[in-house]
Amino acid sequence: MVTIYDIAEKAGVSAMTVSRVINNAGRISEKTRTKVKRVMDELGYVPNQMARSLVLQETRLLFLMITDITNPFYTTLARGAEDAAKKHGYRLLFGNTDEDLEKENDYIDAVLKTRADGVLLAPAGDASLPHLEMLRRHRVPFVLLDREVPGMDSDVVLGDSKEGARQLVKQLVGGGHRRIALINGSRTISSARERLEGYREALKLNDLTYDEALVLETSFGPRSDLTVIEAWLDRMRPLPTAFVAGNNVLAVELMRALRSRGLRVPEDASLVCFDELASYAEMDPFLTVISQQAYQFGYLGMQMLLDRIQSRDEQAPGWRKIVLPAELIVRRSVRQL
Amino acid sequence: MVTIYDIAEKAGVSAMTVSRVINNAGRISEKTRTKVKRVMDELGYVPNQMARSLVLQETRLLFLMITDITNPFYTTLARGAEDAAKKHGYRLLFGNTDEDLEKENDYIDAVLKTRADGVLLAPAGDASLPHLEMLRRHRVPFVLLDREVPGMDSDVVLGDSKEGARQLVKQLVGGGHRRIALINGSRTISSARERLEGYREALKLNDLTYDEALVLETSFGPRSDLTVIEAWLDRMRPLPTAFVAGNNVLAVELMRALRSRGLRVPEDASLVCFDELASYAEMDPFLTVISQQAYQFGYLGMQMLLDRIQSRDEQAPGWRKIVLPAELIVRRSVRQL
DNA sequence: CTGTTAGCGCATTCAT
DNA sequence: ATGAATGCGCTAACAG
Repeated sequence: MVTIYDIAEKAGVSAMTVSRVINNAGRISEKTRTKVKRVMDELGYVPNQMARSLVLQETRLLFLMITDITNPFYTTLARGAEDAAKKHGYRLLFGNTDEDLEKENDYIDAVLKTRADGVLLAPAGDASLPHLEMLRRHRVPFVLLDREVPGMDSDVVLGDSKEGARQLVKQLVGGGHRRIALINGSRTISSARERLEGYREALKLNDLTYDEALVLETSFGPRSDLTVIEAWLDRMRPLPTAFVAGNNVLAVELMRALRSRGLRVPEDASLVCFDELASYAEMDPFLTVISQQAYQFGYLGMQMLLDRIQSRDEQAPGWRKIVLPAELIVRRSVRQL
Repeated sequence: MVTIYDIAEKAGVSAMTVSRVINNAGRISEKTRTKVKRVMDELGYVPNQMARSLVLQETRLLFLMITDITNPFYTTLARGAEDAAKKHGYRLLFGNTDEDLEKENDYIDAVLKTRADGVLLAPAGDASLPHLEMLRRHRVPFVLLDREVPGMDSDVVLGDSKEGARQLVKQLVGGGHRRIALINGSRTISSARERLEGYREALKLNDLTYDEALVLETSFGPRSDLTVIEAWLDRMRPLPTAFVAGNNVLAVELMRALRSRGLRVPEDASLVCFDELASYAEMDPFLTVISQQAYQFGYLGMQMLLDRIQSRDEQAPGWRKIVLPAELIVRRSVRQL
């Protein structure tokens, strides 16, 4: 491996001079600078980031943990985060937790060992608290995305889940629907709770009674069991005329289940949900959705994180909470009754 | 920051003993071992990976570069790679190049600086050659995925693109189609070339003449311009009865363009393509496709890479080339004429 | 079974 | 404008 000492020797200077050339630090004569640079090219020198990090006590490495790499909401978010990181000269390490606390734990461990400068994460759920405490304890700045964790104050970027749920229900009610079901993620996840809350509020606001039988709590992730949804459908008599899905994955799963029962959307049942589907499904977009600004989640979250990193030693400003507005996009998946 | 010296002092042993406990190396009395471990817990010690890597000359960090993070083919591939890496105790850094040589170059740079132990990459194109030479020069083992690069021998995992294209054309011909168009990625990408080749061969085999006007060369990426496709459609008179798309993104773009012209699939035009669409589009899968084993691309590629890393100093075995078979899945997007 | 010495590659003092 | 000494946190090699 080529080191600054190799360069130094061949260029007839000291290692320190080489280091200065690399970092554009201190005053160096133009002559030696060009000479050193030429030797670096000749030898194909690449600075050793580890050695550098070891002495500088910073890695310029950030970590992004998402809960489902196949969900376009999160990949779009990842793009935003990456763009913002790159703009500031940081690199980004991705991790996919699948909403699995053990996997999340592994990644937290990796973060600490790697001495990443900061972490951006969508926590698996409320039970992620010890992981966050771990980060806090080791003074690793982090920003939460999409989900809060009770008991832990921090910077966070959220969507307006409650308002989104209200709007979805309102849209359905506007279409004449009065029997409206909800399929949702686990209540151990703040966004799922908020969505349930918004759903209930909107029902009340429209003089509709909340019926537990019309609510299914399952998983936001791609592993949710189709038979569970089918059984739920079969339990409800009569079938609701409309459904709210807590996210895009659940919307798709529900459509599959409906199809397996010979039911079409929107002819036999109306459906609205949170988040856009994959762009590939958008050849002919027909689901009415609350569209969240996925890219902004990542971009703004990353900016907050970088702010936090750069002011690490200064007195910390208060925790910031960004709530991105919910935008309703009306398409064709709601039938007018 | 807590170091092994802090542990050592508090536990009344030497730093070396602490190191041994951490790595389960050498013989240590059970008494000191438990004592050291307790102190480590108390102080919340986490090993410094950088210091470790610096002396061990290995990072146990691998890098995966893909060309489109929003393409489910690549995210599925990424899952496979991640699973295989994790199984062997390696961590994986993702990079998204968008088929952009500059971005690819930045990532190559990052790989070298970080001293990643190895790289798995879908190259942006033939022009990625200098990047690969860079890796080779610095003895960073790498495995190519999905695409070869002329002039560079290496391990590689490919799909059988030529055979896939043949099968798609054959399927169309079997449906009575004789005027078959191809929309494809850039010819600077090996898989695009292979697909074009297979398309031409299949035409010849069926006594159909190759017509340049029926072939559009654009980009596999998400940035391809819709107007280019629309112009192409408008140029072709009469319109082909069937289309082959070089990948899933192009299939979607083409469908959009067809729709903008009031044309439906398969009623007005048949369409087949490489790669499945996003799972979310698969609620009602209707495209006839060559389904590639995306997960296997990543998993097998990673295994080859790890093999290569582990035998780095031994005499290198010859380069290995895995060609994954093309599987035709017939659905409803081809109309029988 | 445990400790000492040395060095991984680099940048921050302080000299000159 | 440049160089020498020192240490970041850790482990390999050797000594005991």
